[in-house]
Amino acid sequence: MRSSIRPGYNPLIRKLESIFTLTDDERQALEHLPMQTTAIKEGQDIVREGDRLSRSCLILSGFACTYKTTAQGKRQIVSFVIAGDIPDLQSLHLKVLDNSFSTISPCSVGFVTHDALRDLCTCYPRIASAFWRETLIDAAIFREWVMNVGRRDAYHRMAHILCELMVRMKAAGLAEGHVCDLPITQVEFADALGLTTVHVNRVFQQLRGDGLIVTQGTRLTIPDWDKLREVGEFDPMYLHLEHAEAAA
Amino acid sequence: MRSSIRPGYNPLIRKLESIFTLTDDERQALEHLPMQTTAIKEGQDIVREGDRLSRSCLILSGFACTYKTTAQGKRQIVSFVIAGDIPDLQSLHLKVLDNSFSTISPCSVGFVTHDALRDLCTCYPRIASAFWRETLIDAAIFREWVMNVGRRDAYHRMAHILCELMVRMKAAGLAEGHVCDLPITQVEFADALGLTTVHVNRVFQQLRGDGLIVTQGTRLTIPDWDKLREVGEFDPMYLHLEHAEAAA
DNA sequence: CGGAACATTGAGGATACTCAACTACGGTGG
DNA sequence: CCACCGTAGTTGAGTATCCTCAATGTTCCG
Repeated sequence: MRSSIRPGYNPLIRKLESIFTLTDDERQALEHLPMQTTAIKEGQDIVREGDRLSRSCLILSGFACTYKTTAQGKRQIVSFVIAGDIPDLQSLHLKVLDNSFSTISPCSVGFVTHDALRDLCTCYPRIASAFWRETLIDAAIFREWVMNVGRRDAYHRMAHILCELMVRMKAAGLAEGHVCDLPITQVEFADALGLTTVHVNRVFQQLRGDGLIVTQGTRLTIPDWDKLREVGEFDPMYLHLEHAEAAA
Repeated sequence: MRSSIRPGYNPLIRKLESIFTLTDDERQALEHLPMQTTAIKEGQDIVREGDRLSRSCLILSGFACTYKTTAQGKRQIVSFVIAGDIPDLQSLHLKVLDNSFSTISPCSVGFVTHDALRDLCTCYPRIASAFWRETLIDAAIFREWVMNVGRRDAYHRMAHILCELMVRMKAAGLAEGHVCDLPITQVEFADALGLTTVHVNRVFQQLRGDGLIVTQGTRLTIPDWDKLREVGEFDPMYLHLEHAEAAA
């Protein structure tokens, strides 16, 4: 909802605080984490498959995605990335990136060197654990996506992903009630769900017709959360959120 | 190939040694890691979605898989698990399991308490990093599976997964040349690829007809590796193996 | 020898794709 | 200010991949 960032506001700190209470030392360290902040416009690759990184990228605001490409040039989006996420945190331990990562909307991002992250991890074991945990949650989401793409038809698949996005947006403080601003095009949904744009369009119409979603531009409203959740067989457990504000 | 385990042989140590040279201390610690070893017959659940674990499970020998189930009871296998893998290592940082995990063939497994693992991680940071790294590689494999299921048709999808299995088996020392023993039924391939058994069967026949694979019982032979790799668009990069014995 | 699990086959059908056109909308430049 | 362009969304007709159902063959094991 808020498109401007309060100076000093850091969605990473917000996220970690939802997991455990930071000590003053830990908060200080996070607030003073050396970070090169940059604005990036939409549709820009930030890193590409095969890159070797010496820094990771924290999303401060905006919407992004990680994706892979088949030899035939088909794109598969493997995750949507929102404020507070560090989509290439893995590069701290894996030498070469196995996926690309680009913005969907204009983004504000902060680059943190691996050295700085490693220092943080050695000095503050709880933060190291939290980072590890974050990458484990990413993995849990990938697992869920495998199931979503492998075992649900287009209609249920779309319902599921919309539920996931709403819950994650809510957890990030980017949704009120069951309304949020989702700058994701039908092309991108298609690439995330393993469908064609044409089919995504038809599924959207069906969901709208069934009163499960309302769209006005990029604004998504879910009028009957329980019904959509049921259609999408959505159980937020796999997101491993501490506070079950999720299920709301 | 070897179905019996040398006393003291530990596939986890083997795996870690492929990443970096263990110090004597580290090897000692790993060899004396308290572990409850058990034999489990095929088709047994070891842990289930929703479980809260206080120990993790190291596969010493045999074949297993992790899977999830839709509300309608459809199963999606999200990964195949072989010797040296710790499929529920995530439970060290995530309270509740979001997937089940069962054997495919008879397995020998070792249960290690989270306390023991945590001790190991605090005393030996390089082992902690290696564990983190392992979970990151799992995540990379999930990403690849999302793409495989989302953006490749059944024929290429099957070729891809067979390549992945062969490379992983080889890295674990369980394949010679391009031959290995794969106790995976067509039902399980179907559940892993998001297909039906009937279709998997037809795809297998096509692959056999095209001379890409030869099967004799559970034994899989890949007569023309380069050709299968091309069909499956397989690039082992995402497996993040240290030694590119992979590409062979 | 009988049963169970796995593999195979055929016929018909549904979900999702391809191709191609057309509309709506926002931004840009003349 | 409007024409123009690019992107996103929508629609229709025909098609292909993959599914469902149901039966049959095969292998392994007690």
